[in-house]
Amino acid sequence: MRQSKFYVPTLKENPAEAEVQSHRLLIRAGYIRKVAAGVYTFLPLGKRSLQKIENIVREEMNRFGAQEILMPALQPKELWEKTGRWDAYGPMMMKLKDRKGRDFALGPTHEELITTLVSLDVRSYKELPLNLYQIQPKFRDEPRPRFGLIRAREFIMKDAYSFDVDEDGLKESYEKMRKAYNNVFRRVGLKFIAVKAHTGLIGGSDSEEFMALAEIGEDSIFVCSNCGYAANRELAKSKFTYKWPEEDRALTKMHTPARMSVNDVAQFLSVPETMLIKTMIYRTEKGYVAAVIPGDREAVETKIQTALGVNNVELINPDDFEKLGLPFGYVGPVGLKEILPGVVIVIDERIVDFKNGVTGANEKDYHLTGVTYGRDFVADIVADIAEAKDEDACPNCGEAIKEEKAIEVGHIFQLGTKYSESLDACFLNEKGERKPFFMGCYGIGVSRILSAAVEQNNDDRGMFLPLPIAPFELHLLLLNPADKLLKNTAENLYELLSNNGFEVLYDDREDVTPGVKFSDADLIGIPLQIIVGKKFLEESKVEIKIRSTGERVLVSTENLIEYLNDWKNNEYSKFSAVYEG
RNA sequence: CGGGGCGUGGCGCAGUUUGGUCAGCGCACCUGCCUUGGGAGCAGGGGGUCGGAGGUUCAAGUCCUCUCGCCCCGACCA
Repeated sequence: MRQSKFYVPTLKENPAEAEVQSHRLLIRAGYIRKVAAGVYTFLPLGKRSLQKIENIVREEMNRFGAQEILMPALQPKELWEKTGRWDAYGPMMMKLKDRKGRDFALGPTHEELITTLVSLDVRSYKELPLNLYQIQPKFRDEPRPRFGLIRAREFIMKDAYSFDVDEDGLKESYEKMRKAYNNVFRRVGLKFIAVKAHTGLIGGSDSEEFMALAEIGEDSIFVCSNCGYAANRELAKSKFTYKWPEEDRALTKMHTPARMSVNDVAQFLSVPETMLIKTMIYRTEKGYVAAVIPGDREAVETKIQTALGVNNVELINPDDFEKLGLPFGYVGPVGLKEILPGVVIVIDERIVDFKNGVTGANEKDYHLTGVTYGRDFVADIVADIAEAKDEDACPNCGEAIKEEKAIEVGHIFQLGTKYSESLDACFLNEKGERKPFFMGCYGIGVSRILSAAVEQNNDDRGMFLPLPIAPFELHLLLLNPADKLLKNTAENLYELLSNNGFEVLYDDREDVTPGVKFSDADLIGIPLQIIVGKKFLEESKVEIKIRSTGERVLVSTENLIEYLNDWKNNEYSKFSAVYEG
């Protein structure tokens, strides 16, 4: 492709609207343009990268037996009402009406559609297992679109759905997708890690997320480098122990005026924060919950959801405290049920041995000391509800776990019969009995991969995508088109490289200085630059610059193709699949 | 949805506090000359009515009201 005719509007300055590197660079380098918050156009460079990512995804899905289809973005309300998700998804769905006033949504996901589809066409166990996927835009009216492509309201997603006769079949399908996903993320060149995950709105039992490591990641994951344990903060288990005073102390009410925070109380009473027990009050669809956790840790709402089997968990606000007759900042589990009848008390499993702790006294300006679990109060539920922290002990092997920030680029779920039952999607088994499909669903944020890759591969001059997803393989720079020899050389090289199967962007622009070409090239970040300029005149060799490392070598034109083939093979071998289909 | 910030040529910004030659700067763009290994130089030129609506005033980019959009921090997710 001749750059003089190629639409690559690069920007010299950072766009004011973009804060994170990947967002800035994708705009500056002419990969994307914003249309509205969380809505983007892909320019030729961006589209080419996207296409490469899609093809890798496609190849791996096909390799593991999935078949590509295409479903509409536009979906009628009725389907969503059957599963109850028209309301559950709520404002996250982009809703609209047709001219007759019929309600539609732009699909945020496709479980309803695919399940209905398959239930109509698949009648027998003989046709199972089946795995169907598509690559297509999804619409989610995110409360807060962010970071360009990373949290967009319209984005490209690969979603796959598997249908099996039973649990074992589902596990097998799931396992295949796990392999496919590992291949995909290796092949697109991301530094990633697979973690245990919370299922959220999609539902189902088991799920794993594929996380691209990045500072700006919105997720926290905990990873054990010793045994390989890895989990999202939303459900990461960890071991930690706090020391409690041995002797039996009496429950004592202490005057702690205007000391509401853990920190204040600990200082005031001259005890470590770990002696304090926090009580957080949440509202759920089944009533109030008091989460009793260590003073120096946060409660994790998704863990509370799991422990109680509820969907909504919301911290109550200070106004609510007053209405409920609770003293804000002084709530504790002892005697709580008398003030708030019906409250479910949940205690974190790692502190059930606590003795002589400090809690709120449920009275303004007072705390209790000497609080001992089992003696002074008992919880209704003992569960893992407190957050894990960096350097906690691994739940499996006991080594220290590390916290990492990451971007979720893929998520696989074992749904079971959640959707097939609510949509009455059944098949006949060998005995002629009607059975609901066992389903799995599997998502990849295709456009998000692009952002994540840029986030992992950039410097102060621009980005450098891994070869498998870079828009071109080579960037041929003709520095001085006015020089006949140089121009001829570059033109010939362009033809030679193209004829040898390389994807080349050829900067043949005549009205642009070398400095601009260098800057644009580094910004756009095509993996390898071939520079035809002064050095060629001096040494009769072209200069090759590896964008990511800045490394430069001189290669004669005769040896160029061989050199490039070696480089290319070597580069691709770094990003090869690990699982066979 | 709560908190904070911002909307002025294509992009990045100044001007708003203290209404009145304030519509300006840099980049980009167009023409010409010149230059060609790290976003060149000189000369000339085109382009905005200040997010939108309403109001106050002799006078509004500047003050008031409403409204729309965008970004950042928190609760949600590929």
